[in-house]
Amino acid sequence: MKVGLRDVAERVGLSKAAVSLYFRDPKTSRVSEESKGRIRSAAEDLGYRPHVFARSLSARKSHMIAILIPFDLPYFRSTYLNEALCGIQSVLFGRGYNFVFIPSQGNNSPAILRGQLERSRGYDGFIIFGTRACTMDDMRANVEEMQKVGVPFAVLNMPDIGSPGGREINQVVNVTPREASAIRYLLGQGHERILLVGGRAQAPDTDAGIREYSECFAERGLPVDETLFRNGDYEEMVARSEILQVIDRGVDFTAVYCLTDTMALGAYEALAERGLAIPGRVSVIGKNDSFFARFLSPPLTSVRVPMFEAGRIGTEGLLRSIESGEPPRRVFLRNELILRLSTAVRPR
Amino acid sequence: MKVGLRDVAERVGLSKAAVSLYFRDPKTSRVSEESKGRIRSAAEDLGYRPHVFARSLSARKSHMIAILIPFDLPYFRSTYLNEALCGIQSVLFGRGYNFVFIPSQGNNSPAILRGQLERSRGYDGFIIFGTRACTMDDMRANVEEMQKVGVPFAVLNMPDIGSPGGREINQVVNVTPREASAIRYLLGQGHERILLVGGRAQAPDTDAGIREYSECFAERGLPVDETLFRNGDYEEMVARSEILQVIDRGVDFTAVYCLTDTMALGAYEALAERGLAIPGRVSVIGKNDSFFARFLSPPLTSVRVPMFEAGRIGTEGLLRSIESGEPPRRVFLRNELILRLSTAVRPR
DNA sequence: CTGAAAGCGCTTACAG
DNA sequence: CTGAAAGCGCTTACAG
Repeated sequence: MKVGLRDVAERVGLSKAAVSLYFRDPKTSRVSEESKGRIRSAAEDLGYRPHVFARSLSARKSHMIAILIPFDLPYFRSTYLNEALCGIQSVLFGRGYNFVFIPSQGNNSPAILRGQLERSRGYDGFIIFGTRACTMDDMRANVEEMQKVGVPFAVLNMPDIGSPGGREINQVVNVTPREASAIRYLLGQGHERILLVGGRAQAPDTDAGIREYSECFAERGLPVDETLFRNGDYEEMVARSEILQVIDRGVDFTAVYCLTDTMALGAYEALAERGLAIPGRVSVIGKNDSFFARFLSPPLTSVRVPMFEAGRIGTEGLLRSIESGEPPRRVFLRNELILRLSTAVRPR
Repeated sequence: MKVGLRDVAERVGLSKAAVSLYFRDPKTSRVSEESKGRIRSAAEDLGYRPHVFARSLSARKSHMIAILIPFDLPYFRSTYLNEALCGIQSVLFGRGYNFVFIPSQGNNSPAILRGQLERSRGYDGFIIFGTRACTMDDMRANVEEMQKVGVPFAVLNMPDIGSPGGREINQVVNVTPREASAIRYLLGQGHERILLVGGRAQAPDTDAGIREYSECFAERGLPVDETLFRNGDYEEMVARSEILQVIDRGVDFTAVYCLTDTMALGAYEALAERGLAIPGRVSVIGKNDSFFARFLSPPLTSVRVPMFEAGRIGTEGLLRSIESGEPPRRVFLRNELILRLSTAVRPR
């Protein structure tokens, strides 16, 4: 039933080595053309399929990359991840690599990662993907764990983690240049009371949003009112109720910047429920430039984060480290502000 | 540098077998508690990580499921696939299985699948996912290929493929019951001129749409006007221009049923461009009940296809086949019509 | 251009 | 409760 290399070799009267050579590279010159033909048809007849793991084990090369997502939820709903995966897939498949997802169980990110790493010796490399459940400390711990194990890896969807222990890592960092800053844009439109809807307290993206906010306000010499910082837990419904609360308490604001488009959806709902027109009364900006942003009414202005490119570039760096042993490098990718109709100059 | 089972065994002065036993099941009673403690700390000290492929090879069990998508494009943009993956992930991770994606190259679906199968001996099972690029014949060929190789597999996102060669297969089929039929609903609202926007000619979902259409019309004794069948190639822009053409030729219709929500987006645009109000002048129904359906204006009525459940159930069937050798089975899952504001009774 | 042999790092009967 | 040995199905020097 199970047919192996040996069976093919016996059938054609050659050594296993010859048959192996042929399957590793059918164009090899180390096997005569005549033998090749006989191997081919014998393999066909017998229904021979090389065993992936046997090959990986003896070749010490698996052509498999493990994607590590230390997050215990259905993560294929994340548009960030899916775009990145498209980029990852495009380079991996083009170069004959598989990719695999390792179980993530529990709720402690570094612990999940450690579990994943323990069950993954043999993969050629790793891609770790930052998640909303990670604090900056978690992420740093995760990266240090990877360094300790000493496997090639690349880091996506995390804030700049620098070079822990003085060792550079393969990382793609998404940065917001001046001209892509939602806050700076809103200030330029005359808004000064801007509601910031972050994800989760301590989450790196939330912190980065607060930092951007504070810097832009400082530049203009404007004071920051921290009562305008709210967290929407990345959920439409949470963002909605937070914003409703702000409105109902009589807090004054003329613009909202939500750190995901999903939360911007919540803003649309809350504002509609209280009869506040977008952008007539309140301007709204989202982040991620999701597929649906342009179909909302009004179409949503959003900060585009190029995750496809991040996936592609991170994977290319990883393969370089694996195949040519090149040193890891950090790449910065610029976000972009996509202007649509949800923003206007501040109403007087 | 590379530390193996042997190193741990030597360090603690036990046999490899004892250490292996411990790692396979730390609760085993075949190793004394005292030995366990020493193994644990030696492994920790040495940084031992079991080798996945060595284990898989000798245990003849990999705990890996390969997802086969014979489609050569960035498929993580498909909401169908992503929902199914969430379902697949939920059961696989819960039971300690990894899942892996195999390169798909070329444009001929059965050929891609054959290539994927050739490079995948060793996986415990397979999930094949139907794609828009497959005709019904392709899909049947794919399934027969799987049967020929004789590996456990499950089929998702394909029309009912029956039991080829009289052998039942693990398949989850999404069916549209009477009460979920968009066409029947529109007829009930008085519409008789209904534009059907399919995906690609010959594609199974397009054929199924036409079949549903014809059956519903036949039931009412109404004639079918095939000039109302158009294909939008699953693309918003293609759907849009097809619908613009229909309008500009003066063809009369009061409703549109698009076989994906994305194409319904195109319908929204085309109708807006020609000043035809939804649903005042034309009713629109989409399919898939995508995330964004309820944020359109008007919110889109859509046929929900429960892909998460399909992924979950298909994977459970696959694991049953693998682990308890139970016979494959076909499961039917009912679509559901989610009514929103894009439909109304036919205008007079 | 080809073959015999060792080895990749584990697990699995089997014997004790 | 534990050990010695064979084997999973390949690849890789090495020798010819």
